Amino acid sequence: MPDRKEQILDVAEELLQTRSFSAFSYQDVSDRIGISKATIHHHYPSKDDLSLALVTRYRTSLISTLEKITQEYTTPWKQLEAYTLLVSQVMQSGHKICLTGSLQSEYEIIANETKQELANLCAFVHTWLTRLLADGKKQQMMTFPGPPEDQASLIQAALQGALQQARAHGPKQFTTVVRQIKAMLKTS
Amino acid sequence: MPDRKEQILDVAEELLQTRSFSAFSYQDVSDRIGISKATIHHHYPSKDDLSLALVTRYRTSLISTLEKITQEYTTPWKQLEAYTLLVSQVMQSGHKICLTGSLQSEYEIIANETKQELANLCAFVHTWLTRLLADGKKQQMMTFPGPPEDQASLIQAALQGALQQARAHGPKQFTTVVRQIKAMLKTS
DNA sequence: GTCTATAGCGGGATAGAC
DNA sequence: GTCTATCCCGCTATAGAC
Repeated sequence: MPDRKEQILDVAEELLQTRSFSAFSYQDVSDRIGISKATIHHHYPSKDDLSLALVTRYRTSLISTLEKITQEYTTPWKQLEAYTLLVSQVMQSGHKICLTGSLQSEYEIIANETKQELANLCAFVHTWLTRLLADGKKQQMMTFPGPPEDQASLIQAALQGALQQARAHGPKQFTTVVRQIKAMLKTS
Repeated sequence: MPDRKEQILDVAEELLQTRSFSAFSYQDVSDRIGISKATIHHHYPSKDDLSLALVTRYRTSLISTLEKITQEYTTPWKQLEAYTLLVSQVMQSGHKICLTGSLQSEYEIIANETKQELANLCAFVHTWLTRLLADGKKQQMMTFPGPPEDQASLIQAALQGALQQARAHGPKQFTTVVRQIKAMLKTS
C-alpha cells in the first residue's frame, strides 16, 4: 500500500463504473480495501471530493494514454484502432461503462466542480478524435461528411452508448458498433 | 387524478430520467404529487415493482408511437426524421436522458425482471430501426456499409450517447450527432 | 385509497483516542 | 493515518386507523 489515496481511487473508480455514483458507498470502498470508513473520509472528506478526485485522475491518465497512442502509432487508422481497443477493455474488465457516461447519467446530482472537470475531460477526448479524423481526411485515408469535429461527436457518442448497450446485449453489441464506425470511415 | 398509478409513473419517470434510479426516492415522488409515501407503496410496494412498471409502460408506449410513425410516414427518411425528433424532445424537456440509458447505467443494481423488460425494449427499437434502414437501402434512398442491423446498433448507441453528452455540452451537441447520422446515410 | 406513525437499516460525515 | 464510536439523516418498507 504505497499510496492509500490511489488505492481508494482504484476501488471507487471500479464501483463508479459498475454501480453508479449514488449506488456506491464509503462502506463499499472500505470493505473492499479492508480499512474503516473514517479512513476514507480522512483522505476524501466528502463524496464530492472523492468524485472530483476520480475525474481529475481519470482525465490526467487519459491524456497521457492518448498522447502515448499519438506518438506510438503514426497513422490515423492505427490510432483509432488503439483507442477503440482501449474502450473495449473497459467493458471486458467486468461490465464496466465509461466513467464519463456513468457520471453524465447522474449529471444533475454531482458537484459543480466535478461537472466542470467532466466537461474538460470530454472536451479533451473530442479534440483528440477531431485531430485524428482531420489527419485521416487530409491524408485521404478516411472519408466522412461534414467537419471532423462533428464526426468526432458522433463517434464519441456512439462508443459511450455502445458500452451501455453492451450490458443488456453482451459485448458483441459493442464490437459491432466499432466495426460499423470503421466501415463508415473507410474510403471505398 | 383519474388514475393515480399513472400519475405516479409520470413523476417517477421524470425523476428517473433526470436524477437516476438510485438517486430518487419515494419521498421525492410523494412530495411532487402531494400525497404520502405510504400511498406510493400501496400502488407499487417495492422500488423493484416501480421500476418494472416504468419500463413496461415505456415500452408499450414506445411501441405504439413507433407503429404510428410507421403508418403516418411512408418513406424511411421521414420515419427517421420523426424518430430523431422524438428523441430530441426527451432532451428538450429538461435535460432528460433516455430511460434506457439511465437504467443501463445502473444495470447491476436493478431487478432481474426489470433487466429483462429493458432488454425487450431495446430489442424492439433495434428491430424497428433495422426495418427502417433495410427499407431505405432497398429503395436506394439510404446507403451504409454492412447489414442494416449493425447500422441500427450504431445509430441506437449514438443517439443514447448523444443525449448524455448533451448534458455536459448542451443541446447543440445532440443535433450535431443527428445531422451527422443523416449525412452518413445520404446517398451521395 | 389514503393517511400518520414508526420500524429498521444504511447512508455521509465527525469526534477523539491511539 | 487509522481506528472505534457515534450522530443525524433519509431511505425503503410496514402496521394499522380512517
